[in-house]
Amino acid sequence: MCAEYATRPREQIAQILRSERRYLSAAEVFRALQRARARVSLSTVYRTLDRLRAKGEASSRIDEQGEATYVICTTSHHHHAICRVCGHVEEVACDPMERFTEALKAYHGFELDAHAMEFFGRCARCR
Amino acid sequence: MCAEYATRPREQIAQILRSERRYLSAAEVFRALQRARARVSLSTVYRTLDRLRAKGEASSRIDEQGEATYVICTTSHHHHAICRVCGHVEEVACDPMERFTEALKAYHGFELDAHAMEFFGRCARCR
DNA sequence: CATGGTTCTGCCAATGATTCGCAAATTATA
DNA sequence: TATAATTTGCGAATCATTGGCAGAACCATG
Ligand SMILES: [Zn+2]
Ligand SMILES: [Zn+2]
Ligand SMILES: [Zn+2]
Ligand SMILES: [Zn+2]
Repeated sequence: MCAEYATRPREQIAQILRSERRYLSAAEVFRALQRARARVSLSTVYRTLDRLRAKGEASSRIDEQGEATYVICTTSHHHHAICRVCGHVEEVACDPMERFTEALKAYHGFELDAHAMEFFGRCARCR
Repeated sequence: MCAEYATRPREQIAQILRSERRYLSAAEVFRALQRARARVSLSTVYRTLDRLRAKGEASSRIDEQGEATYVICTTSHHHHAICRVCGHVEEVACDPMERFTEALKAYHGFELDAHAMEFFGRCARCR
């Protein structure tokens, strides 16, 4: 039990996420699938996106309208810079965080075990 | 037109947010109101919380279950450290960000105009 | 390439937080 | 108190997301 099948729908969904390097909602992925003549149900899109996130292959965020959106990740621990113009997502390394860790412990008595960061602005192409 | 009324429900809602220094959902605020024998509808709770956020007096985040939660803010630009045990929220100043700003511009060509950060761990009392 | 057990998918109904519409209540002002 | 503007409460509507389940797809084995 607990095996893992490589199926057509999953490959088609991953394909779309890989080609678009920006946060996509389930509905957007679904529309892209239809445009590509791929017959995949919305349920499967939801399930597959969540599965990718659980496996750490995708990252998710809630957009301004409260919808869950997903983007493929490559490196392990990092953060995202999101272009306000084109939506392009850049993976950002996380070096200067030790400063925060120290400051939080020294000043607030707070012991850090995780953090989340998002950056917004304009990417190189959109400037 | 466009005046602003100080009403009982609004004061009661703000009261609850001020006393609990952690992220509360609309439903939690509503239950707290009932416990305090305050007769305020859930709709008003939703409207008031969103209004506080719009005025910058509260900050909101989506919790693990996808629900919107709110906490009162005092200082202007800052971030939140959230205790995993008691939910206590600590406001954290934002000094080391210039490093990220520089790195993003130099390395990724990305021009920053905003960022969001969240820290998780255990507060001083819960350690 | 047939079989059989497991895993996935599609369909469609249910869920549940949030929003909307509107009449009645509240607030501010005079 | 009278008046106009704003807010509230209620219930219905919205809409992304989840759940249940029967059938299809997958894959190892003989
Ligand atoms: Zn861009
Ligand atoms: Zn980091
Ligand atoms: Zn704590
Ligand atoms: Zn900051």
